Amino acid sequence: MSVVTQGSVGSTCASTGPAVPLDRGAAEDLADLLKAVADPTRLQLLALIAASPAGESCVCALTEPLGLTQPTVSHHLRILTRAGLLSREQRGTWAWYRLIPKRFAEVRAALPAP
Amino acid sequence: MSVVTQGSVGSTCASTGPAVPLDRGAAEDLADLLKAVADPTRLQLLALIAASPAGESCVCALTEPLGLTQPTVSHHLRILTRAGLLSREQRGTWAWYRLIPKRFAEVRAALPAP
DNA sequence: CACCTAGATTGACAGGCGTCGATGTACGGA
DNA sequence: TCCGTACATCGACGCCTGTCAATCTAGGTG
Repeated sequence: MSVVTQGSVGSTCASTGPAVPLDRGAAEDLADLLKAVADPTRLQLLALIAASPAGESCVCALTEPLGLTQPTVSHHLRILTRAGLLSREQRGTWAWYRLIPKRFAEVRAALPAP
Repeated sequence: MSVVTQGSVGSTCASTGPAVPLDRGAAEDLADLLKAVADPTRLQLLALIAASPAGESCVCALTEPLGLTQPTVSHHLRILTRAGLLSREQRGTWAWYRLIPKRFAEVRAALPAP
């Protein structure tokens, strides 16, 4: 833990030292969450679902507006669901997705706020 | 443009239609901004700078705590600066970086908020 | 039962991105 | 003026990811 490799030069620009306020694990977790949102297609998907009449949408309503194939849309929905941003409910043949507002609040809260 | 391949089944799950509330261009711009933050190393960099005594930090204070080479840190700082999240001021030999709070507020405001 | 449809899964491919070593540039001190 | 240092840039390599075509699974309907 002890860091001796600092030298003894007086003009080392007076830094803070190697205390990292955000450890690697937490940074990676937060980055994974942000990565889920940091994609144009997924942002459009979220906007589409959020703008749906009952706040929910099935996959068949999402493929056509984005001009993407169904597997691609399914792939993005899985990523968003895995990130805890979407909930999935199978109702009959269709799968209905809706946003999880609490999770988005977490994202906003996790960003650096000086 | 005319889509005939829909069949005439009455139970098409009653979708919203192809009106995309977030157009591709805006989605890509927002995604680029979020991508800049969606990286563990850059999150740690932001945390380090935010936690610095005067709210600013030079590069030499950032390479060692993260265990990365100087070119890599410089690369990440350039991405964050290009995204408008960091400001750069050359003071003598050293370059000082600091957060731009307004930009982070923009990020928070751009996220889906149901 | 057989068939159709909604959606998930798989495999493959191209492009983007994080990281490093090597080199370039500019500022300050002897 | 020459040298050392702080930082940026370049080129290369490996991994991750967005996309598609093809296939699989399961629920509804005749």
